[in-house]
Amino acid sequence: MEKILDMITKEMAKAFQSAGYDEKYAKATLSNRPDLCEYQCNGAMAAAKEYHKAPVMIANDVVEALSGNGAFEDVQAVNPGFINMKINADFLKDYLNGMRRNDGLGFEKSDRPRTIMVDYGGPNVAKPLHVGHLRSAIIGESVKRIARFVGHKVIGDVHLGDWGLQMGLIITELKSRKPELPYFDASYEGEYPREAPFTIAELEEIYPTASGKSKEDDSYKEAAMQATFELQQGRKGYQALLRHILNVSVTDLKRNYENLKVEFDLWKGESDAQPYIPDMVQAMKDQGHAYISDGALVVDIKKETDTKEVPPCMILKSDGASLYTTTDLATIVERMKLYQPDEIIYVVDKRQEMHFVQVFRCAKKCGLVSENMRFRFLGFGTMNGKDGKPFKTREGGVMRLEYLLSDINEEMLKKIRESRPMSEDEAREIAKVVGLSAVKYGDLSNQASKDYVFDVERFTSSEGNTGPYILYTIVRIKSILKKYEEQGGCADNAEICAYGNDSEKALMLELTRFGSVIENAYEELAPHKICAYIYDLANAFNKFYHETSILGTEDEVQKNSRIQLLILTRRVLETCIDLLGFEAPERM
RNA sequence: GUGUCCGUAGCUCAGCUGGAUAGAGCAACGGCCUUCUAAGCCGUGGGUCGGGGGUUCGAAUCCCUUCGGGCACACCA
Repeated sequence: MEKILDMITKEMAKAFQSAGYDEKYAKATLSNRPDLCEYQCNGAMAAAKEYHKAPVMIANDVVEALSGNGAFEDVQAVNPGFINMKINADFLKDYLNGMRRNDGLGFEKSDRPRTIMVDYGGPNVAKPLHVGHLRSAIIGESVKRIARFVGHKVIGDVHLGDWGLQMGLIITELKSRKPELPYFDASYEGEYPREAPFTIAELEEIYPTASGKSKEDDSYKEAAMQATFELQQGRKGYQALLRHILNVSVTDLKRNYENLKVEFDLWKGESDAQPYIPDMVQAMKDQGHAYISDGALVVDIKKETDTKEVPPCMILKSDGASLYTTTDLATIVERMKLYQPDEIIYVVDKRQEMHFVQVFRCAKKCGLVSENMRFRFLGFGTMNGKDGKPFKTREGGVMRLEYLLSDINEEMLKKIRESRPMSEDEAREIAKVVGLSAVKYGDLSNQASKDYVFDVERFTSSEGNTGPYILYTIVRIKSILKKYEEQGGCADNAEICAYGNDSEKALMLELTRFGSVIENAYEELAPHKICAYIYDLANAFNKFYHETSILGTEDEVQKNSRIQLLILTRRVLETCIDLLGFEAPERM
C-alpha cells in the first residue's frame, strides 16, 4: 500500500504535467497551516525560476488542472505560490480501511531485504550493568525492531566485553584466593570442574577488588598482565576459567536484559574474534597496507577529502599485542564469514566515533568487506542527572541498572496506589510494565546523539510527552472496546466511514502518517520520530475521545465505524510502542 | 592547537533535505467529572531561535565569522 503523501504527490505530478510543468516540482507535504488545509505543495515557487513566471500563475495552472480530482475536496492557490489541498473525506476513509485490512498497517516492506547486524549492548562480563549501559540497549533494541519491521533480516549482537586485562585481573585475584584450584596448575591434565568456582555476586566483587589492587601494587598488575598474556596464548586452565566467567556472567546479564525487554540474537563477544586476528594481520601485511610505525603495526586511512588529520589505524602495539581496534576488525571478519551482512549498525557512545571511523575505513581499505558494505555509526549522548552532569547515585557513585529500574518501579507503584484501588500483585505487575515505558520513552523521545537529562519525576508522570501518557491512551481505548463487547457489540464487518466531526478527522489524518513516519525513522535511525508521532496520535485520540461519546453514537453504522477507528488507533499505537521496545497493560 | 557536535520560552525538548503566524510538555494562572479510566481535556500568559554578516522572492534551517559549552584526537577498552 502506498503512503498517502506519495498518492497525493502522484496526483500533483499528473496535474503539473498536464499544466505543462515538470513533475519534479509536484512534491506534496503535510501542511504547516492546518487551519488552511491538510496538505500543501510548494513546487510552484521553486518552478518560478525555470519557467520565468510568477509562482502564483503556476500554482493557478496546477489548481486548474486538478479540478474535478476525486482525492481533494478543495484546492487553492495562495500567494506567493502555495498550493493548498483539502483532502476528500471518502479518500481519507478509503485509505484508513486499506490500512485496517493490511497486516503492516499499510506499510510496504522493503522489496530488497538486506541482512543487517546491530551491534549494541556491549556489556562487560564480570561487571554489573550500570546506567551507562542503558542507552545502547534501549536504542539498539528499538533500531533492531524498526529495521525488522521495515522488512530486513536483522541480527542483534550483544558484543560482550570479554577480553583484555580485565580477565587477567580476575584470574589473578582468584588465584590469590584459591590457589589450590586446578585451573592454576599448569601441569594439570584432567577435566576441569563443571561448576564455576564462584557466584555472580563474588564475581562482581572480585573485579573491582582486583582492579583496585593493580593500581596500587605493581607486581600484582604485572601478574595480571602475565595472566592476560597466557590466556591469550591459550593456556588451558585460564581458558576454562574464562568459560566459567562467561557462563556465570551471561546468565546474569540475560536476566537483566530480559527485565528491559531487550533480546539479543547473538551472545558473541570480543573473545570470539581472537582466532581471526593472526590471518587478518598477516593478510594486511601481505597486501602492503600495514607497516611499522614507531614500533607499532599501523594502516594508513587518510583520505584526500579529510578536513582534519585522521591518525593511522593501529593494528598491533609495539609489543605485538592486539588492541580494541584489532578486535573490532577481527569481529568484522568473523561476521562476514558467519553471517555475510550487507550492513552493520553500531550503537555506541558517540565519543567512540573516531575509533569507528578508523575501523570502517581500515576494513574497506584492507578488503575485509566489499565496497558495498554499509557501516553505520549510531552514536548516543550521555545520560545526565538533573544537575546536567553524568548520572550518578546520591553518593556520587555509578548506579547499577537494577537499582535505577527498581527506583522507577517504586515511583510508578506509588502513583498506581494513589489512582485506583487494585490488588498488590496487580499493582506491581502494572508498575513494572508502565515503569519500563517511562524509562524507554524518556530515553528514546530524545535524539539519540544528544545528551539528555534523566528525570524520574518527569518520566513517570502521565502528563506531557511520556511513556505513561501513551500507555494511558491505549488503556482507555482498550477499556472502551471491552465495554463495547460487553454490551454485545460486534463491529467485525464494519468499515470506517467518513468522519463526523473535526477531532475525528484530525485523528484519521494522524493515522495516515504511520507509513512515512516509520520509513523516516528507519532511514535516519531515529526512534524519537516514532515517539513524536505517537504523542501526536495520542493527543489526537484523547481530544476525539473527550469530544465524542463513542459508545453513545446514535447511528449504528457510524458507531461501528468509530469502533473500527479505535481498533486501528490501538493497533498503530501498539505497533509503535513495540518498535520502541515496550508494551501496554490491560488497565492502569 | 586541530576536528566535531551543540546553543530555540524560567526548565526539559521538537522543528534543521529553506516556505505562510517558530511548536510541545513541565512549571504559573483559570475552567471542565450524575455520562466510554480526570494518569484526561480546554484555555491564558511567556521567544532578539547565542551575536554579527552573507546567499535567497523567502533563513531557526544553507554559507562565513564570532562568543559560549560538550566531546575526540595512535600503543586503555
